[in-house]
Amino acid sequence: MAENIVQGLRDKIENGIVTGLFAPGERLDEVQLAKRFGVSRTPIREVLMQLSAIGLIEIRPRRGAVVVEPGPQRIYEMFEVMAELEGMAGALAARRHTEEDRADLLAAHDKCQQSSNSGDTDAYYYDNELFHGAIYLAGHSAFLAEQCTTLHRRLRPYRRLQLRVRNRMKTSFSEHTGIVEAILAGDAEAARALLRSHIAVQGDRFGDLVSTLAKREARTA
Amino acid sequence: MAENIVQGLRDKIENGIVTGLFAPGERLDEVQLAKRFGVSRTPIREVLMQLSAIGLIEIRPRRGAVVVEPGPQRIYEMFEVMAELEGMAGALAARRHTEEDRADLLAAHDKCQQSSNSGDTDAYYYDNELFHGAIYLAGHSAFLAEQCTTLHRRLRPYRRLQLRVRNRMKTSFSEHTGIVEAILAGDAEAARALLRSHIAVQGDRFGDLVSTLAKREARTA
DNA sequence: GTCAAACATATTGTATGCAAGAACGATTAT
DNA sequence: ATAATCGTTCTTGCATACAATATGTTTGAC
Repeated sequence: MAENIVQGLRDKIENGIVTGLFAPGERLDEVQLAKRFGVSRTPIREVLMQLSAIGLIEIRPRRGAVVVEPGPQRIYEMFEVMAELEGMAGALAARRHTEEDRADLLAAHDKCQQSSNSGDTDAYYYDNELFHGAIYLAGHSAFLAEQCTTLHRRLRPYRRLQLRVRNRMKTSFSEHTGIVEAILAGDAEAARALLRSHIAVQGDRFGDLVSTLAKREARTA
Repeated sequence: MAENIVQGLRDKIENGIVTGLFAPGERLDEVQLAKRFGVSRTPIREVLMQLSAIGLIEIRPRRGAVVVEPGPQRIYEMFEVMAELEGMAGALAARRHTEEDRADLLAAHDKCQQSSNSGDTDAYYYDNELFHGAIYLAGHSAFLAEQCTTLHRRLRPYRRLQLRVRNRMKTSFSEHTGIVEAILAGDAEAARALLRSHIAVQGDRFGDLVSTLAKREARTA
């Protein structure tokens, strides 16, 4: 075999959960997954253990693994924490960014502008991830970057839904511009505040999120 | 068999790492651990996978698992993030605490006062954990509470070292008093700022931490 | 007719066995 | 004598087999 079956499986299953291939609430049968991926139950079990440790699935003793369905309350809380962490990354980036970081950040921002103009939400979603990644790097805190990336992954499906909301992509991009300015100007607190409100699910946006969730719920039911 | 060997093993090994029974850098041999705990390699492997997912150990393909040694840089970063999350919890607690939370927080604070006066750093460490736990609860964000608790656990050995520094326990307790006042007064930003500087490893304290780490390093070498 | 208990089946949890790769040592050649 | 290469051994990685429990169905009794 190659080298690390488990690593590959982990990414596949995790992506399957995050993209909705495995719906929330769905029971993950070990032998089914094993057959599906052409491996034995052992690596499957190890992957499930890892995902359980991250909190993506829940393993009830003797009763199997199910994809957790984070209710609106919990999703809101996750965005809340994410907003704070991103704000922190922005503040650090404003204080610590180097010339190289500056160039990378501007390049990522340019890419966002292009995909935003093209109207391709999927492309924008990808470039948006790169943009935020550039901010993490500019913050020069490897640990913070890891935490942010992990949370970003877990929130991926919901962030994707948000972009579909009317005009959200344009608004998002214009917010980016302010964030870049604050970071490059070295204004830590401005960068923090702007990133916080960029991420946070406030006011109307929470209603949008919940209703979109409800729709998706109805579709899978 | 009982019910969940893996859960028990996970706690034991995790605690072993956190308390230093398994030293950083040490190689964790599967068969040795299996013999030690009287089980087969399978549950041991699953535990190691979980710990690897949390980041407590590192599994290098075909080369076994080693306890990760987070360098001073990384430990500093972890405290930095922790400070921000705790600050956030404090701000939320200031805004959202109920009458019940108020009572719990004051009770936890009282216990800290007692153990602080007794001079027992271990007792204070425990009560301190309860105190911070009460703040998480008062913040009414289950997700944030989980994140904080996880980080708290990972930083446990270093926090313990800090308390041994001269007068740190008294200083810590007096800081608690200010935090409690800010939270109960509903002053979110004050609570945030106080908790941030309560946790953060700033100025002299970073030097203290590094030198204490170096000493421990020399002892295990 | 309905409810409860017992048995059967399916699925999880643990152990063991087999294969492949990495580390360490020995032997040989320069 | 030293270094390099080949081989052996130890350990990880995956698969399969066995044991234990939970769930569902069927049958019997009230």
